[in-house]
Amino acid sequence: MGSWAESAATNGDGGGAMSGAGTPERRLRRAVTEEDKGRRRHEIIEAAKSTFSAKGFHATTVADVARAAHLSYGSVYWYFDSKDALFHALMETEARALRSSIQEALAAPPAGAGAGAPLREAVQATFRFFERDRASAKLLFRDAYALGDHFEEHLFGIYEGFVGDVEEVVVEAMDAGMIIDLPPRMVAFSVAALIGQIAQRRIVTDDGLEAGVVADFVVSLLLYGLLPRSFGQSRVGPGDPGRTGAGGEPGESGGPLI
Amino acid sequence: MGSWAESAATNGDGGGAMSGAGTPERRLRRAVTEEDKGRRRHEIIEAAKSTFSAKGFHATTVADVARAAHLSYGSVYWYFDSKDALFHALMETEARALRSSIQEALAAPPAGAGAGAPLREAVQATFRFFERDRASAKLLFRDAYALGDHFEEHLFGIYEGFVGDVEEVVVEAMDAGMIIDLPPRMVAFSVAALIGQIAQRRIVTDDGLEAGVVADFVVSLLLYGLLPRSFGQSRVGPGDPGRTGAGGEPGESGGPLI
DNA sequence: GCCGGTCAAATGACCCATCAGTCGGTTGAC
DNA sequence: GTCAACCGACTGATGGGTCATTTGACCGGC
Repeated sequence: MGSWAESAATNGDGGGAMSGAGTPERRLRRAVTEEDKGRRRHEIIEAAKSTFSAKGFHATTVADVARAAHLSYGSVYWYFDSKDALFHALMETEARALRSSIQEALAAPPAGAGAGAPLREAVQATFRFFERDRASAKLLFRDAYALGDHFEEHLFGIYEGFVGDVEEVVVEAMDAGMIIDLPPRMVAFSVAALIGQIAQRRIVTDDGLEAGVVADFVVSLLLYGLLPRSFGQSRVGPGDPGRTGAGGEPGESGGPLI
Repeated sequence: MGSWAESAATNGDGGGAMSGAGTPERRLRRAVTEEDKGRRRHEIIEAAKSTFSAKGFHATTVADVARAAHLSYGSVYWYFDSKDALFHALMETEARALRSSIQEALAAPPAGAGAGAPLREAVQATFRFFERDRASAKLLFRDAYALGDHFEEHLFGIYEGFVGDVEEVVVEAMDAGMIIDLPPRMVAFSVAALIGQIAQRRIVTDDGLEAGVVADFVVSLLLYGLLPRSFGQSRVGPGDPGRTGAGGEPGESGGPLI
């Protein structure tokens, strides 16, 4: 999004750069400097993101991407060696964005205290990231698995990095005696799996719940488990302690909450 | 009738029916009865399962399937309207198999007692199902998402059914006061997500752990959570109570356990 | 300020491999 | 002899990747 404005500025023609899809587009200013080229590259990646997200990898043609980027077919190949290479670049970009989004959330002062506070922040950040751009999250963190060994490896690497980040937090918490002593990687993976799946789910079905509420639920489940607890252990988060994280839901009835 | 024997016999080459891929195959006996045709249909689905699993949906051609089924290209279209229809049939078959595999496990007398016993059985059955045929589980319960809206809907339906099954168990347990009172569908989905993701993970990376051990871990995590518990609550399963489910691992070190 | 030369960015018609699906022909079980 | 299972060559469409050509930003000389 931001890049459009940027390129529009560079483009020179003030104002009505936002034209309809089908209209013959004003030709973009030729990229000259390295900075220009980096920006153009980024524009193509953004175009790829929206078209791939909308139609899926296989159903999207390079021509589609070119059109969305307001470039000719051949120009895409000037910046990327192949359709695959373009997709790899897109994966890289998005993975970096997700990671930094989470780390940002972790760095910020946690709202609340206790074992769950940083975890809650990270979980919430993940949900937010996914819901900010549902289509591309879906494409990149789920569909990409099915695109063949090449992409699968890449995605697996990204996922491993994510699990590794979680593992660090887990080990720290274990050393501090804040959580039980279990194989950390297994714990980390389980945490990542749960978060990831729920984030995915929220992409597809609108549960109508705030990211924070769901984050509370997840953190509570992870920390306390499902067994009833007789000693009034308080739940995570600032909400009322006695009840679930599902924000004053009537409860009981088995309606689709997520 | 003994038509199995018949078809095997007509098939000719006694015993070594498992021939290499490329060898010119003896022509199959023509399917005549409805039963024959059902069997032939099933053969094609099996062939589809192995080829799709090996190469992925898009990379597999109908010719590949035909070859694997020892049929001609055109014959596949005698039994299925399109490549898509074939894949839908395959999904249907596998989903049914998974479901009945789990229900079978739930029906069997649980080994152990307590809240976790049936859950543990079901989890273990799921893991076993996935590891019995890794490639096709991967294809059908993960990759199929990326194949376009049509397949996604189908897969989503299957998944919903799965979650629904879990939900029944959850509601039952809640009513009995065995687990905490949370929105049941959310709980069910979380359980399904965790199980599903770990099963997926086990497809790709060999953790060297028994399905039972991992099932113990998952159930323990789901029931007790990660917080340390001061009152010697025993863990689920027959293993040693004090320590993790990871079967005598040296522990501590952050090595990849899963 | 103008001009023509240079070279890389940008273009899009074209090439060609791939495959889903068709159809007229063949065959074997009854 | 009949007819439906079976066959496989063919077709038409699609789309990734190439490349000869065009364009335009910049520069140095005047």
